Amino acid sequence: MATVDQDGTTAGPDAPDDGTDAPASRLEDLLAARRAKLDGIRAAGVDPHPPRFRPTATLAEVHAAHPDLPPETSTGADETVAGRIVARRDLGRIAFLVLREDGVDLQLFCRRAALDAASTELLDLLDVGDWVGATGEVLTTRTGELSVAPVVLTLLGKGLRPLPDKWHGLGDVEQRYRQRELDLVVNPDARRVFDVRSRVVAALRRTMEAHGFVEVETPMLHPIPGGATARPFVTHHNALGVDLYLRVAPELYLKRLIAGGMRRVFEINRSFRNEGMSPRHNPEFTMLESYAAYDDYRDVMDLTEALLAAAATAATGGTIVTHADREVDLTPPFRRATLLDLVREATGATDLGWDAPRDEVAALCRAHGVEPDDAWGVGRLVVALYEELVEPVLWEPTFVLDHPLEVSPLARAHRDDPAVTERFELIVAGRELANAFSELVDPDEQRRRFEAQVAARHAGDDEAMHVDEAYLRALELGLPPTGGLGVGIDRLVMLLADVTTIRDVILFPTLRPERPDGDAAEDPTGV
RNA sequence: GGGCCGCUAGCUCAACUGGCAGAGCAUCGGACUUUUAAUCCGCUGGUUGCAGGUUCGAGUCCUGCGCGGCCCA
Repeated sequence: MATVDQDGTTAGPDAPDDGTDAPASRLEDLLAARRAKLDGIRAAGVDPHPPRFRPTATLAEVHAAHPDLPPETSTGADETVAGRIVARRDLGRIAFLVLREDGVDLQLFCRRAALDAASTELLDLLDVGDWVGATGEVLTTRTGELSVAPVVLTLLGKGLRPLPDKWHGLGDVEQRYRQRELDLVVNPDARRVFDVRSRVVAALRRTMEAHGFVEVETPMLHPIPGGATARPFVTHHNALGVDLYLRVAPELYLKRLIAGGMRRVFEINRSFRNEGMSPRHNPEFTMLESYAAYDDYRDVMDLTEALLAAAATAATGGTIVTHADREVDLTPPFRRATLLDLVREATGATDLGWDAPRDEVAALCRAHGVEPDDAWGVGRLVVALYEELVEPVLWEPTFVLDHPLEVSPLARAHRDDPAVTERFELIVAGRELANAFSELVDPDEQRRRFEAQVAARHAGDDEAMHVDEAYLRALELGLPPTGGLGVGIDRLVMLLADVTTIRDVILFPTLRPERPDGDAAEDPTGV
Protein backbone atom coordinates (compact mmCIF):
# COMPACT_ATOMS: atom_id res chain seq x y z
CA MET A 1 0.00 0.00 0.00
CA ALA A 2 0.95 3.57 -0.19
CA THR A 3 3.32 4.33 2.64
CA VAL A 4 3.55 1.30 4.83
CA ASP A 5 5.93 -1.63 4.51
CA GLN A 6 4.75 -5.11 5.29
CA ASP A 7 6.28 -4.99 8.74
CA GLY A 8 4.26 -1.87 9.38
CA THR A 9 7.08 0.63 9.57
CA THR A 10 6.68 3.78 7.62
CA ALA A 11 7.99 4.10 4.12
CA GLY A 12 9.49 7.49 4.63
CA PRO A 13 12.02 9.24 2.44
CA ASP A 14 14.70 6.68 3.31
CA ALA A 15 12.62 3.62 2.63
CA PRO A 16 13.19 1.83 -0.65
CA ASP A 17 10.56 2.53 -3.27
CA ASP A 18 9.27 -0.84 -4.29
CA GLY A 19 7.33 0.70 -7.15
CA THR A 20 3.97 -0.54 -5.89
CA ASP A 21 2.76 2.81 -4.64
CA ALA A 22 -0.88 3.11 -5.58
CA PRO A 23 -2.15 6.43 -6.86
CA ALA A 24 -4.66 8.09 -4.60
CA SER A 25 -7.14 10.35 -6.25
CA ARG A 26 -10.49 8.72 -6.48
CA LEU A 27 -12.31 8.73 -3.17
CA GLU A 28 -11.68 5.00 -2.90
CA ASP A 29 -7.95 5.59 -3.21
CA LEU A 30 -7.94 8.53 -0.80
CA LEU A 31 -9.66 6.32 1.77
CA ALA A 32 -7.22 3.48 1.14
CA ALA A 33 -4.24 5.78 1.66
CA ARG A 34 -5.58 6.87 5.03
CA ARG A 35 -6.40 3.32 6.07
CA ALA A 36 -2.84 2.37 5.20
CA LYS A 37 -1.58 5.05 7.53
CA LEU A 38 -3.96 3.82 10.20
CA ASP A 39 -2.48 0.34 9.79
CA GLY A 40 0.97 1.85 10.16
CA ILE A 41 -0.07 3.61 13.34
CA ARG A 42 -1.43 0.40 14.82
CA ALA A 43 1.69 -1.49 13.73
CA ALA A 44 3.80 1.04 15.59
CA GLY A 45 1.89 0.13 18.74
CA VAL A 46 -0.09 3.36 18.90
CA ASP A 47 -3.78 3.27 19.87
CA PRO A 48 -5.54 5.35 17.20
CA HIS A 49 -8.54 5.78 19.51
CA PRO A 50 -7.14 6.52 22.96
CA PRO A 51 -9.71 6.57 25.76
CA ARG A 52 -8.81 9.94 27.24
CA PHE A 53 -6.65 13.02 26.82
CA ARG A 54 -6.00 15.95 29.13
CA PRO A 55 -4.94 19.18 27.48
CA THR A 56 -3.54 21.78 29.87
CA ALA A 57 -5.07 24.58 27.82
CA THR A 58 -7.57 25.13 25.04
CA LEU A 59 -6.29 26.78 21.89
CA ALA A 60 -8.31 29.84 22.83
CA GLU A 61 -6.63 29.90 26.25
CA VAL A 62 -3.18 29.75 24.68
CA HIS A 63 -4.03 32.73 22.52
CA ALA A 64 -5.49 34.60 25.49
CA ALA A 65 -2.46 33.92 27.68
CA HIS A 66 0.07 35.17 25.12
CA PRO A 67 -1.25 38.22 23.30
CA ASP A 68 0.88 40.38 21.06
CA LEU A 69 4.24 38.66 21.40
CA PRO A 70 7.02 39.89 19.11
CA PRO A 71 8.52 37.42 16.61
CA GLU A 72 10.87 34.72 17.87
CA THR A 73 9.77 34.94 21.48
CA SER A 74 10.31 31.97 23.77
CA THR A 75 7.77 32.08 26.56
CA GLY A 76 9.21 29.25 28.61
CA ALA A 77 5.66 28.06 29.11
CA ASP A 78 4.92 24.44 28.26
CA GLU A 79 1.37 23.47 27.33
CA THR A 80 -0.46 20.41 26.12
CA VAL A 81 -3.03 21.31 23.49
CA ALA A 82 -5.36 19.39 21.20
CA GLY A 83 -7.35 19.86 18.04
CA ARG A 84 -7.99 18.74 14.52
CA ILE A 85 -5.30 19.23 11.89
CA VAL A 86 -6.77 21.54 9.25
CA ALA A 87 -3.59 22.42 7.38
CA ARG A 88 -0.15 20.94 6.98
CA ARG A 89 2.99 22.51 5.52
CA ASP A 90 6.10 20.34 5.30
CA LEU A 91 9.53 21.93 4.90
CA GLY A 92 12.06 19.17 5.15
CA ARG A 93 13.12 18.87 8.74
CA ILE A 94 10.32 21.19 9.87
CA ALA A 95 6.57 20.81 9.56
CA PHE A 96 3.82 23.25 10.38
CA LEU A 97 0.47 21.84 11.44
CA VAL A 98 -2.53 24.06 12.03
CA LEU A 99 -4.81 22.78 14.79
CA ARG A 100 -8.42 23.84 15.09
CA GLU A 101 -10.42 23.46 18.27
CA ASP A 102 -13.82 25.00 18.87
CA GLY A 103 -13.37 27.30 15.93
CA VAL A 104 -9.98 28.57 17.11
CA ASP A 105 -6.77 27.83 15.21
CA LEU A 106 -3.23 27.45 16.58
CA GLN A 107 -0.08 26.47 14.76
CA LEU A 108 2.21 23.61 15.74
CA PHE A 109 5.84 24.32 14.87
CA CYS A 110 7.24 20.81 14.57
CA ARG A 111 11.02 20.50 14.48
CA ARG A 112 11.71 16.88 13.75
CA ALA A 113 14.92 17.03 15.77
CA ALA A 114 12.98 18.19 18.81
CA LEU A 115 10.36 15.42 18.66
CA ASP A 116 10.80 12.10 20.42
CA ALA A 117 11.18 9.06 18.20
CA ALA A 118 7.58 7.90 18.39
CA SER A 119 6.28 11.36 17.60
CA THR A 120 8.60 11.67 14.61
CA GLU A 121 7.23 8.44 13.26
CA LEU A 122 3.68 9.57 13.96
CA LEU A 123 4.23 12.89 12.18
CA ASP A 124 4.73 11.04 8.91
CA LEU A 125 1.39 9.30 9.33
CA LEU A 126 -0.68 12.38 10.20
CA ASP A 127 -3.14 13.82 7.72
CA VAL A 128 -5.27 16.89 7.54
CA GLY A 129 -8.45 15.90 9.37
CA ASP A 130 -6.77 13.92 12.16
CA TRP A 131 -7.20 14.80 15.82
CA VAL A 132 -3.92 15.27 17.60
CA GLY A 133 -2.54 16.40 20.94
CA ALA A 134 0.77 18.21 21.28
CA THR A 135 3.00 19.02 24.24
CA GLY A 136 5.67 21.68 23.99
CA GLU A 137 6.72 25.23 24.53
CA VAL A 138 4.57 28.18 23.51
CA LEU A 139 6.57 30.49 21.28
CA THR A 140 6.35 32.74 18.27
CA THR A 141 8.00 31.99 14.96
CA ARG A 142 10.14 34.25 12.82
CA THR A 143 7.00 35.66 11.26
CA GLY A 144 5.49 36.25 14.70
CA GLU A 145 2.86 33.52 14.67
CA LEU A 146 1.98 32.13 18.07
CA SER A 147 2.75 28.41 18.03
CA VAL A 148 3.34 25.40 20.19
CA ALA A 149 6.63 23.68 19.40
CA PRO A 150 5.91 20.06 20.30
CA VAL A 151 8.21 17.55 21.92
CA VAL A 152 5.45 14.96 21.93
CA LEU A 153 2.63 14.41 19.46
CA THR A 154 -0.30 12.19 20.46
CA LEU A 155 -2.81 10.80 18.03
CA LEU A 156 -6.32 11.43 19.36
CA GLY A 157 -8.35 10.21 16.42
CA LYS A 158 -7.50 9.25 12.85
CA GLY A 159 -9.57 10.85 10.10
CA LEU A 160 -10.32 8.35 7.38
CA ARG A 161 -12.03 10.79 5.02
CA PRO A 162 -10.55 13.77 3.23
CA LEU A 163 -11.66 17.26 4.22
CA PRO A 164 -13.06 19.63 1.59
CA ASP A 165 -10.79 22.10 -0.15
CA LYS A 166 -8.78 24.05 2.40
CA TRP A 167 -9.29 27.33 0.60
CA HIS A 168 -12.71 27.16 -1.01
CA GLY A 169 -14.28 25.15 1.79
CA LEU A 170 -17.55 23.36 1.16
CA GLY A 171 -19.82 25.23 -1.22
CA ASP A 172 -22.45 22.68 -2.15
CA VAL A 173 -25.45 23.66 -0.04
CA GLU A 174 -26.92 20.18 -0.10
CA GLN A 175 -23.75 18.69 1.38
CA ARG A 176 -23.55 21.51 3.89
CA TYR A 177 -27.00 20.55 5.22
CA ARG A 178 -26.70 16.78 4.90
CA GLN A 179 -23.20 16.68 6.39
CA ARG A 180 -23.29 19.62 8.76
CA GLU A 181 -20.23 18.25 10.55
CA LEU A 182 -18.17 18.96 7.43
CA ASP A 183 -19.69 22.42 7.14
CA LEU A 184 -18.74 23.12 10.76
CA VAL A 185 -15.17 21.94 10.26
CA VAL A 186 -14.38 24.05 7.23
CA ASN A 187 -16.81 26.99 7.14
CA PRO A 188 -16.24 29.42 10.00
CA ASP A 189 -19.52 31.21 9.27
CA ALA A 190 -21.53 28.07 9.95
CA ARG A 191 -19.95 27.93 13.37
CA ARG A 192 -20.60 31.61 14.00
CA VAL A 193 -24.32 31.24 13.29
CA PHE A 194 -24.74 28.39 15.77
CA ASP A 195 -22.71 30.25 18.37
CA VAL A 196 -25.16 33.13 17.96
CA ARG A 197 -28.06 30.72 18.26
CA SER A 198 -26.72 29.32 21.52
CA ARG A 199 -26.17 32.78 23.00
CA VAL A 200 -29.65 33.92 21.94
CA VAL A 201 -31.41 30.94 23.50
CA ALA A 202 -29.38 31.33 26.71
CA ALA A 203 -30.29 35.03 26.88
CA LEU A 204 -33.99 34.26 26.38
CA ARG A 205 -33.89 31.72 29.23
CA ARG A 206 -32.10 34.15 31.52
CA THR A 207 -34.63 36.86 30.72
CA MET A 208 -37.61 34.59 31.32
CA GLU A 209 -36.17 33.43 34.62
CA ALA A 210 -35.46 37.03 35.61
CA HIS A 211 -39.14 37.78 34.96
CA GLY A 212 -40.24 35.01 37.29
CA PHE A 213 -41.11 32.36 34.72
CA VAL A 214 -40.64 28.64 35.39
CA GLU A 215 -39.47 26.43 32.54
CA VAL A 216 -41.64 23.40 31.82
CA GLU A 217 -41.88 20.64 29.23
CA THR A 218 -45.24 19.58 27.85
CA PRO A 219 -46.10 16.71 25.48
CA MET A 220 -44.96 16.57 21.88
CA LEU A 221 -47.28 13.63 21.24
CA HIS A 222 -50.82 14.96 21.20
CA PRO A 223 -54.04 12.95 20.94
CA ILE A 224 -55.64 15.99 19.28
CA PRO A 225 -53.55 18.56 17.46
CA GLY A 226 -54.20 22.01 18.88
CA GLY A 227 -52.92 25.45 19.70
CA ALA A 228 -52.42 26.62 16.14
CA THR A 229 -54.11 26.43 12.79
CA ALA A 230 -51.78 24.04 10.98
CA ARG A 231 -51.65 20.57 9.50
CA PRO A 232 -50.03 18.07 11.86
CA PHE A 233 -47.78 15.07 11.40
CA VAL A 234 -49.49 11.83 12.36
CA THR A 235 -47.72 8.98 14.13
CA HIS A 236 -48.82 5.80 15.81
CA HIS A 237 -48.36 4.34 19.24
CA ASN A 238 -48.25 0.56 18.98
CA ALA A 239 -48.94 -0.40 22.59
CA LEU A 240 -51.87 1.97 22.91
CA GLY A 241 -53.06 1.23 19.42
CA VAL A 242 -53.82 4.88 18.74
CA ASP A 243 -52.68 7.53 16.32
CA LEU A 244 -50.97 10.51 17.88
CA TYR A 245 -50.02 13.88 16.42
CA LEU A 246 -46.71 15.68 16.71
CA ARG A 247 -47.61 18.94 18.32
CA VAL A 248 -48.18 22.04 16.18
CA ALA A 249 -47.92 24.19 19.32
CA PRO A 250 -47.62 23.66 23.09
CA GLU A 251 -50.17 26.38 23.81
CA LEU A 252 -53.11 24.43 25.19
CA TYR A 253 -51.02 22.37 27.61
CA LEU A 254 -49.22 25.45 28.88
CA LYS A 255 -52.50 27.21 29.60
CA ARG A 256 -53.68 24.10 31.46
CA LEU A 257 -50.69 24.69 33.75
CA ILE A 258 -51.95 28.22 34.43
CA ALA A 259 -55.33 26.66 35.29
CA GLY A 260 -53.41 24.42 37.65
CA GLY A 261 -52.02 27.41 39.49
CA MET A 262 -48.56 27.77 38.00
CA ARG A 263 -48.38 31.54 37.80
CA ARG A 264 -45.77 32.02 35.06
CA VAL A 265 -44.54 29.23 32.77
CA PHE A 266 -42.50 29.01 29.58
CA GLU A 267 -41.21 26.33 27.26
CA ILE A 268 -38.50 26.46 24.61
CA ASN A 269 -38.93 23.48 22.36
CA ARG A 270 -39.80 22.04 19.00
CA SER A 271 -43.12 22.12 17.20
CA PHE A 272 -43.95 20.40 13.93
CA ARG A 273 -46.09 21.51 11.02
CA ASN A 274 -46.77 19.33 8.03
CA GLU A 275 -46.63 22.06 5.45
CA GLY A 276 -44.51 23.25 2.58
CA MET A 277 -40.86 24.12 3.10
CA SER A 278 -39.26 27.40 2.15
CA PRO A 279 -36.38 29.64 3.17
CA ARG A 280 -38.60 30.67 6.09
CA HIS A 281 -40.28 27.36 6.99
CA ASN A 282 -38.82 24.11 8.27
CA PRO A 283 -41.20 21.27 9.23
CA GLU A 284 -39.74 21.23 12.73
CA PHE A 285 -38.95 24.54 14.33
CA THR A 286 -38.34 25.98 17.76
CA MET A 287 -40.60 28.31 19.68
CA LEU A 288 -40.49 30.04 23.00
CA GLU A 289 -43.98 30.07 24.44
CA SER A 290 -44.90 31.68 27.72
CA TYR A 291 -48.04 32.30 29.76
CA ALA A 292 -48.39 34.70 32.65
CA ALA A 293 -51.34 34.90 35.00
CA TYR A 294 -52.94 38.33 35.55
CA ASP A 295 -51.26 39.85 32.46
CA ASP A 296 -52.85 41.16 29.29
CA TYR A 297 -51.27 41.58 25.88
CA ARG A 298 -49.88 45.01 26.72
CA ASP A 299 -47.85 43.45 29.51
CA VAL A 300 -46.73 40.81 27.04
CA MET A 301 -45.48 43.55 24.71
CA ASP A 302 -43.22 44.82 27.47
CA LEU A 303 -41.91 41.30 28.04
CA THR A 304 -41.35 40.83 24.31
CA GLU A 305 -39.33 44.02 24.09
CA ALA A 306 -37.15 42.87 26.97
CA LEU A 307 -36.62 39.48 25.32
CA LEU A 308 -35.62 40.93 21.97
CA ALA A 309 -33.30 43.49 23.48
CA ALA A 310 -31.60 40.77 25.55
CA ALA A 311 -31.31 38.44 22.56
CA ALA A 312 -29.88 41.17 20.34
CA THR A 313 -27.36 42.17 22.96
CA ALA A 314 -26.30 38.56 23.47
CA ALA A 315 -25.89 38.07 19.74
CA THR A 316 -24.27 41.31 18.68
CA GLY A 317 -23.38 43.31 21.78
CA GLY A 318 -26.09 45.90 21.25
CA THR A 319 -29.69 46.48 20.22
CA ILE A 320 -28.92 47.94 16.81
CA VAL A 321 -28.22 45.07 14.43
CA THR A 322 -27.49 44.70 10.75
CA HIS A 323 -29.64 42.45 8.62
CA ALA A 324 -29.45 42.09 4.83
CA ASP A 325 -27.24 45.20 4.65
CA ARG A 326 -29.80 47.28 6.52
CA GLU A 327 -29.91 48.46 10.08
CA VAL A 328 -32.60 47.27 12.48
CA ASP A 329 -33.06 49.13 15.75
CA LEU A 330 -34.29 46.73 18.41
CA THR A 331 -34.05 49.28 21.20
CA PRO A 332 -37.37 49.34 23.11
CA PRO A 333 -40.01 50.60 22.92
CA PHE A 334 -41.23 49.32 19.54
CA ARG A 335 -43.82 50.97 17.35
CA ARG A 336 -47.42 49.90 18.02
CA ALA A 337 -50.10 50.13 15.32
CA THR A 338 -53.39 48.35 14.75
CA LEU A 339 -53.71 46.00 11.82
CA LEU A 340 -56.73 47.94 10.59
CA ASP A 341 -54.89 51.28 10.60
CA LEU A 342 -51.95 49.75 8.74
CA VAL A 343 -54.26 48.35 6.07
CA ARG A 344 -56.11 51.66 5.79
CA GLU A 345 -52.78 53.40 5.31
CA ALA A 346 -51.52 50.90 2.74
CA THR A 347 -54.72 50.86 0.67
CA GLY A 348 -55.78 54.45 1.08
CA ALA A 349 -59.19 53.14 2.16
CA THR A 350 -59.30 55.44 5.17
CA ASP A 351 -62.88 54.57 6.07
CA LEU A 352 -62.32 50.79 6.00
CA GLY A 353 -63.91 49.13 9.03
CA TRP A 354 -64.71 45.64 10.31
CA ASP A 355 -68.38 46.31 9.52
CA ALA A 356 -67.68 47.10 5.86
CA PRO A 357 -69.74 45.13 3.32
CA ARG A 358 -67.91 41.96 2.37
CA ASP A 359 -68.24 42.68 -1.36
CA GLU A 360 -66.46 45.99 -0.97
CA VAL A 361 -63.59 44.47 0.95
CA ALA A 362 -63.31 41.64 -1.59
CA ALA A 363 -63.14 44.24 -4.35
CA LEU A 364 -60.44 46.08 -2.45
CA CYS A 365 -58.48 42.83 -2.31
CA ARG A 366 -58.73 42.31 -6.05
CA ALA A 367 -57.68 45.90 -6.62
CA HIS A 368 -54.47 45.09 -4.75
CA GLY A 369 -53.76 41.77 -6.39
CA VAL A 370 -55.17 39.56 -3.63
CA GLU A 371 -57.57 36.85 -4.78
CA PRO A 372 -60.32 36.53 -2.14
CA ASP A 373 -61.47 33.07 -1.09
CA ASP A 374 -65.24 32.55 -0.94
CA ALA A 375 -64.98 31.16 2.58
CA TRP A 376 -63.27 34.27 3.94
CA GLY A 377 -65.20 36.84 5.95
CA VAL A 378 -64.30 40.51 6.19
CA GLY A 379 -61.74 39.82 8.93
CA ARG A 380 -59.83 37.24 6.93
CA LEU A 381 -59.96 39.47 3.83
CA VAL A 382 -58.43 42.40 5.68
CA VAL A 383 -55.73 40.08 7.04
CA ALA A 384 -55.01 38.99 3.48
CA LEU A 385 -54.51 42.62 2.50
CA TYR A 386 -52.27 43.11 5.52
CA GLU A 387 -50.15 40.08 4.68
CA GLU A 388 -49.78 41.17 1.08
CA LEU A 389 -49.25 44.90 1.46
CA VAL A 390 -48.04 45.63 4.96
CA GLU A 391 -46.11 42.82 6.60
CA PRO A 392 -43.37 42.45 3.96
CA VAL A 393 -42.47 46.14 4.14
CA LEU A 394 -42.47 46.59 7.92
CA TRP A 395 -38.75 46.84 8.62
CA GLU A 396 -38.38 48.40 12.04
CA PRO A 397 -39.86 46.34 14.88
CA THR A 398 -43.62 46.88 14.97
CA PHE A 399 -46.32 45.44 17.18
CA VAL A 400 -49.27 44.90 14.85
CA LEU A 401 -52.33 44.97 17.07
CA ASP A 402 -55.90 43.69 17.26
CA HIS A 403 -56.34 40.95 14.70
CA PRO A 404 -59.91 40.04 13.75
CA LEU A 405 -61.72 37.49 15.86
CA GLU A 406 -62.26 35.31 12.80
CA VAL A 407 -58.56 34.36 12.60
CA SER A 408 -57.88 34.24 16.36
CA PRO A 409 -59.80 31.34 17.89
CA LEU A 410 -57.80 31.28 21.14
CA ALA A 411 -57.59 35.01 21.81
CA ARG A 412 -59.82 37.09 24.03
CA ALA A 413 -62.20 39.50 22.32
CA HIS A 414 -61.00 43.09 22.59
CA ARG A 415 -62.36 44.90 25.62
CA ASP A 416 -63.36 47.89 23.40
CA ASP A 417 -64.26 46.24 20.07
CA PRO A 418 -65.91 42.80 19.77
CA ALA A 419 -64.85 42.45 16.11
CA VAL A 420 -61.20 42.07 17.02
CA THR A 421 -59.08 40.35 19.63
CA GLU A 422 -56.48 41.57 22.07
CA ARG A 423 -53.68 40.16 19.99
CA PHE A 424 -50.40 41.31 18.52
CA GLU A 425 -47.80 40.05 16.13
CA LEU A 426 -44.32 41.47 16.26
CA ILE A 427 -42.94 42.10 12.79
CA VAL A 428 -39.25 42.80 12.21
CA ALA A 429 -37.55 43.03 8.83
CA GLY A 430 -40.76 41.93 7.12
CA ARG A 431 -41.07 38.73 9.13
CA GLU A 432 -43.35 37.66 11.96
CA LEU A 433 -41.18 37.02 15.01
CA ALA A 434 -43.80 36.78 17.75
CA ASN A 435 -47.52 36.22 18.21
CA ALA A 436 -49.34 36.92 21.45
CA PHE A 437 -52.66 37.65 23.02
CA SER A 438 -54.73 38.22 26.06
CA GLU A 439 -55.89 34.64 26.33
CA LEU A 440 -59.48 33.62 25.92
CA VAL A 441 -60.33 32.11 29.30
CA ASP A 442 -64.13 31.83 29.08
CA PRO A 443 -64.89 28.13 28.49
CA ASP A 444 -68.29 28.75 26.90
CA GLU A 445 -66.92 31.29 24.46
CA GLN A 446 -63.98 28.97 23.73
CA ARG A 447 -66.37 26.14 22.90
CA ARG A 448 -68.21 28.38 20.43
CA ARG A 449 -64.89 29.33 18.81
CA PHE A 450 -63.86 25.67 18.52
CA GLU A 451 -67.20 24.84 16.94
CA ALA A 452 -66.69 27.60 14.38
CA GLN A 453 -63.31 26.00 13.62
CA VAL A 454 -64.94 22.61 13.14
CA ALA A 455 -67.41 24.21 10.74
CA ALA A 456 -64.51 25.68 8.82
CA ARG A 457 -62.88 22.24 8.75
CA HIS A 458 -66.02 20.74 7.28
CA ALA A 459 -66.00 23.53 4.73
CA GLY A 460 -62.60 22.31 3.58
CA ASP A 461 -60.08 24.13 5.78
CA ASP A 462 -57.80 21.28 6.85
CA GLU A 463 -55.76 23.62 9.05
CA ALA A 464 -58.75 24.45 11.26
CA MET A 465 -58.76 23.36 14.89
CA HIS A 466 -60.59 20.53 16.62
CA VAL A 467 -62.70 20.73 19.77
CA ASP A 468 -60.30 19.91 22.59
CA GLU A 469 -62.48 18.73 25.50
CA ALA A 470 -59.55 18.31 27.87
CA TYR A 471 -58.64 21.92 27.32
CA LEU A 472 -62.23 23.10 27.80
CA ARG A 473 -62.40 21.14 31.05
CA ALA A 474 -59.28 22.99 32.23
CA LEU A 475 -60.88 26.32 31.34
CA GLU A 476 -63.92 25.28 33.35
CA LEU A 477 -61.61 24.78 36.32
CA GLY A 478 -61.01 28.50 35.95
CA LEU A 479 -58.23 30.65 34.57
CA PRO A 480 -57.23 34.09 35.75
CA PRO A 481 -56.53 36.73 33.12
CA THR A 482 -53.58 35.35 31.19
CA GLY A 483 -51.09 36.85 28.76
CA GLY A 484 -49.56 34.41 26.27
CA LEU A 485 -46.58 34.76 23.94
CA GLY A 486 -44.95 32.73 21.20
CA VAL A 487 -41.56 33.67 19.73
CA GLY A 488 -40.09 31.96 16.68
CA ILE A 489 -36.55 31.19 17.71
CA ASP A 490 -35.32 30.20 14.27
CA ARG A 491 -36.49 33.42 12.68
CA LEU A 492 -35.11 35.45 15.56
CA VAL A 493 -31.71 33.84 15.06
CA MET A 494 -31.95 34.49 11.32
CA LEU A 495 -32.44 38.17 12.07
CA LEU A 496 -29.67 38.42 14.64
CA ALA A 497 -27.15 36.24 12.82
CA ASP A 498 -27.91 38.02 9.53
CA VAL A 499 -28.79 35.00 7.41
CA THR A 500 -31.69 34.72 5.01
CA THR A 501 -32.61 31.04 5.04
CA ILE A 502 -33.93 29.09 8.00
CA ARG A 503 -31.78 26.12 6.98
CA ASP A 504 -28.74 28.12 7.98
CA VAL A 505 -29.93 28.39 11.59
CA ILE A 506 -31.04 24.75 11.99
CA LEU A 507 -28.14 22.30 12.36
CA PHE A 508 -29.82 19.51 10.44
CA PRO A 509 -32.67 20.97 8.39
CA THR A 510 -35.28 18.60 7.01
CA LEU A 511 -34.31 17.25 3.59
CA ARG A 512 -35.66 14.52 1.38
CA PRO A 513 -33.75 11.36 2.35
CA GLU A 514 -30.92 10.26 0.15
CA ARG A 515 -32.07 7.29 -1.86
CA PRO A 516 -30.62 4.07 -0.43
CA ASP A 517 -28.60 2.29 -3.05
CA GLY A 518 -29.02 -1.44 -3.47
CA ASP A 519 -31.81 -3.27 -1.72
CA ALA A 520 -34.89 -1.49 -0.47
CA ALA A 521 -34.79 0.23 2.88
CA GLU A 522 -36.19 -1.74 5.77
CA ASP A 523 -38.92 -0.36 7.96
CA PRO A 524 -36.85 1.53 10.53
CA THR A 525 -39.46 0.99 13.22
CA GLY A 526 -39.06 -2.75 12.93
CA VAL A 527 -42.78 -3.40 13.07
C1' G B 1 -48.01 20.66 -6.13
C1' G B 2 -46.39 24.33 -10.43
C1' G B 3 -42.48 27.35 -13.00
C1' C B 4 -37.32 28.43 -13.60
C1' C B 5 -32.17 27.13 -12.56
C1' G B 6 -28.35 23.68 -11.10
C1' C B 7 -25.85 18.59 -10.69
C1' U B 8 -18.53 17.37 -14.49
C1' A B 9 -12.27 14.15 -10.20
C1' G B 10 -12.35 13.97 -2.79
C1' C B 11 -13.16 19.80 -2.88
C1' U B 12 -13.69 24.47 -5.96
C1' C B 13 -14.61 25.12 -10.97
C1' A B 14 -13.64 25.10 -16.79
C1' A B 15 -14.94 22.67 -21.47
C1' C B 16 -17.30 27.82 -28.06
C1' U B 17 -22.35 26.05 -32.56
C1' G B 18 -22.62 18.41 -30.93
C1' G B 19 -16.13 16.76 -32.44
C1' C B 20 -9.90 13.45 -28.13
C1' A B 21 -13.33 15.52 -20.66
C1' G B 22 -9.44 19.87 -18.42
C1' A B 23 -7.30 23.18 -14.37
C1' G B 24 -6.24 24.54 -9.25
C1' C B 25 -6.21 22.39 -4.49
C1' A B 26 -6.04 17.65 -2.05
C1' U B 27 -3.82 12.66 -2.61
C1' C B 28 0.77 9.79 -4.10
C1' G B 29 6.56 9.99 -5.06
C1' G B 30 10.83 13.45 -4.54
C1' A B 31 13.51 18.26 -2.73
C1' C B 32 13.53 21.84 1.19
C1' U B 33 15.56 23.98 8.98
C1' U B 34 10.51 29.58 10.10
C1' U B 35 5.83 28.34 6.73
C1' U B 36 0.93 31.22 6.42
C1' A B 37 -3.68 29.06 0.19
C1' A B 38 4.42 27.63 1.64
C1' U B 39 7.41 26.78 -2.75
C1' C B 40 9.70 23.64 -6.55
C1' C B 41 9.94 18.84 -9.57
C1' G B 42 7.19 14.44 -11.03
C1' C B 43 2.91 11.11 -11.27
C1' U B 44 -1.97 9.80 -10.75
C1' G B 45 -7.14 10.42 -10.50
C1' G B 46 -13.78 10.52 -14.52
C1' U B 47 -20.38 5.67 -14.77
C1' U B 48 -20.03 14.28 -16.68
C1' G B 49 -26.69 12.73 -10.91
C1' C B 50 -29.62 8.09 -13.06
C1' A B 51 -32.27 5.70 -17.28
C1' G B 52 -33.60 6.01 -22.19
C1' G B 53 -33.61 8.54 -27.08
C1' U B 54 -31.65 11.45 -31.50
C1' U B 55 -26.81 11.38 -34.04
C1' C B 56 -21.20 8.89 -37.61
C1' G B 57 -20.29 11.18 -32.80
C1' A B 58 -23.68 13.67 -26.62
C1' G B 59 -20.89 16.83 -20.64
C1' U B 60 -23.48 19.65 -24.60
C1' C B 61 -29.77 18.25 -28.01
C1' C B 62 -34.73 15.51 -26.60
C1' U B 63 -37.87 12.53 -22.92
C1' G B 64 -38.48 10.53 -18.09
C1' C B 65 -36.65 10.08 -13.15
C1' G B 66 -33.62 11.56 -8.66
C1' C B 67 -31.59 15.32 -5.41
C1' G B 68 -30.87 20.50 -4.42
C1' G B 69 -31.74 25.94 -4.94
C1' C B 70 -34.96 30.19 -6.02
C1' C B 71 -39.89 31.94 -7.00
C1' C B 72 -45.10 30.84 -6.71
C1' A B 73 -49.34 28.05 -4.31
